Amino acid sequence: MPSVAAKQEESSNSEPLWREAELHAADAMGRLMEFWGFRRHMGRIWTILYLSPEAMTTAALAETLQLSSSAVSLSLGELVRWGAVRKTWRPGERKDFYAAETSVWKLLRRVYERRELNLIREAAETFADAQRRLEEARPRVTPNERRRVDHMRKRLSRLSALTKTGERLVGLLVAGRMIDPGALREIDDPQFDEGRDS
Amino acid sequence: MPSVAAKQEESSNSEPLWREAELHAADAMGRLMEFWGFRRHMGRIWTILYLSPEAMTTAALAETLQLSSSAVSLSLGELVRWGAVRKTWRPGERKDFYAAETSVWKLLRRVYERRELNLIREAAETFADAQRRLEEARPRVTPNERRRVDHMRKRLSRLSALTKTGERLVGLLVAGRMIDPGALREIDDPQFDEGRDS
DNA sequence: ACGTCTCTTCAAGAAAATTTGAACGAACTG
DNA sequence: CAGTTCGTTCAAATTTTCTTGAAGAGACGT
Repeated sequence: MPSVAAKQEESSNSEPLWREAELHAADAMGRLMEFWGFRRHMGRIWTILYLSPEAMTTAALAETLQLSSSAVSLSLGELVRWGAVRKTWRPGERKDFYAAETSVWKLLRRVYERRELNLIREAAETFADAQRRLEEARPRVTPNERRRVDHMRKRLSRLSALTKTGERLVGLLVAGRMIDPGALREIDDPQFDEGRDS
Repeated sequence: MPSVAAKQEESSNSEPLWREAELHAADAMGRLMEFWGFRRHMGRIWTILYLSPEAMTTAALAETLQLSSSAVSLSLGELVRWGAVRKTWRPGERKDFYAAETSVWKLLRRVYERRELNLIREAAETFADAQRRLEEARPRVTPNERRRVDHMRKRLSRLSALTKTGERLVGLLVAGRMIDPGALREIDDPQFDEGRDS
């Protein structure tokens, strides 16, 4: 990945002095975004736009980051869908111009709302569903296995409680309200303390 | 991925009734973990252990989840490194037995501490470094470009502030203290208020 | 000390994802 | 209404990641 490395070639040596700093910052955000489950180029492109005083064209972005126009189009499209970048236009110009949404908080919130919250919700539903299946199976099982099923029930209800609490906490985050992680800690293992071996 | 689907074959039809529920729950956790940047099997294996009343062998895990022993070994090793699973042994037996760490809060905390915190820290350092490079370049740039550099400086310092605040908030989370997301919101765009759409 | 049983490591193969160039289509210009 | 200029989409190609079977290392019992 010649992202930062390939900066002093191409268009002669007319690279501005600050380009290096810009690319380093973009790469840092790219790593962050990639880690967070987005395309790495989304972070890089957003950062270039965020640092730029004016909106930029796809061509300028492709040139700056040494990407193909299709790569730019793809990531840019996704950024627009997430509301992280906006299209704008200029009187004379035919090209599309893109500008970064500058409120990082707004972006964070949107992602937690649209993505993380759904994810947790789905997990919570699945756990609840597994609990239901277990209840249903319980009477049809040998007394010997009933012990086992009962253990699973307790554990599953713990997982349910955890995910539901997680859901609530992320909800609070999205709402910008205070979050108390203690709520999660309290669910943990108040009674069964079987694991004290090692 | 025949994870849940492939449950009623293999070892005759002796699958217990609750196996289905167990596998569903394991898959839910697998999705969560995969989304969170871990191997998907880590979540699945951990869940099987978490739901099990006794510690299990690698063979039992491989059988339950229909995985090769090497896949189990790999994910299990990583789970042990993260402290999510502990090895235990039994008097007569030669095999290793594995038991889940049951405190989810403890696990969450450890991951945020070891992984997310470092990630943010590195990003923060890179932003700070980019700022430094910019300061250094500033005097060597045409007055025309100085405007540009100054804009970048403002934006970069915003990114720095955001990551540093993020670092602080994650630190609070790890410490189990209250978190105020408002700290992030306040950094956003106090002056330029160009984006007040949705 | 040898053979056996386990777990781990490794390299080859498979699967999944990213990337790219080209084709398509829309929108403007002359 | 042609001729351009852009932007997007698509499928092939590449890279990366995951999976697996086999070989290797360690430990135990005889």
